[in-house]
Amino acid sequence: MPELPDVEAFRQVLMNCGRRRRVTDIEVRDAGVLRGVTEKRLRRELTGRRLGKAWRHGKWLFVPTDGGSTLVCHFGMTGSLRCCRPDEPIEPHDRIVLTLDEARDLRYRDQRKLQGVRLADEYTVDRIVDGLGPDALTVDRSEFQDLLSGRRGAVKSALMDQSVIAGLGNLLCDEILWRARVDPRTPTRDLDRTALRRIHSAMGRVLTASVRAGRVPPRRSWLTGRRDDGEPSCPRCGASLRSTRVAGRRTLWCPRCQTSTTGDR
DNA sequence: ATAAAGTCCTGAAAGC
DNA sequence: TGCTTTCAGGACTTTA
Repeated sequence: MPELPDVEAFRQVLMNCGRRRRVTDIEVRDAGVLRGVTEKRLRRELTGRRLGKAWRHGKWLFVPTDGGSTLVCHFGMTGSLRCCRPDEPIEPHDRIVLTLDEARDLRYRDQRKLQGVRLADEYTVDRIVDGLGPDALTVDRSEFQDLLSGRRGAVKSALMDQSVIAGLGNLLCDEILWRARVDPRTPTRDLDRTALRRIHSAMGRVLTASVRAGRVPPRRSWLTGRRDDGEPSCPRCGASLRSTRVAGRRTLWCPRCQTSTTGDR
């Protein structure tokens, strides 16, 4: 689930639920989601602290505390952040529960434990962000062209690469390339400026609508809305969609309308 | 049993 | 040739 729009939604959860609230207790229900931090240290450094303004870069969520360390969350493929009343039953995949004052708790829920939670000082936060490209929401057209220039692999691989642009995942990339009418396997270097401009523009539109929805919306008028169909067809032209593997991921695209590498149409 | 919306590591290819 | 960058594939993990 978690790509940029989902993580942005989790940030809102935090702002509504955790902002300025004090952590009164921490329960680590499955230490398998702790990354580079022990349960003991997590408890020691967070208990009694207030949560500051959460911020996001790409798919990473950073929650500063007034104790100096920052709680850093990554949600892998199945993670989420929930704001619950304490009487709501704990679910099997609630891996960490932060009890807050004022009768709220914050639950890091994750089925597969592909990523997790860490505790970082300023230096470590910088190191994480330094490894990422600019956040996809902030990339303007000329920066976008610069970031992609000279890449030799498939355009989808470049868009998926977090060190190039941070925040785009498998669904967003398929959606963006479909909207831009570009075959995901196209070598990036074969795209002319107009095609790149179209991809950038599609990225902006897809991101804006997705952030508003809190996820990549599975609307029938979007490619994403067809992913789970047995015989998916293109919402735009009706042709059968193709499903192959690009950059190691399932990739859905329309062989009829995703054909342009240049600025035609 | 296969595959899933993510990332890290490895070894290899491509580029200068 | 040699060094660096870029790329593809597998591992990690759990469940439908």
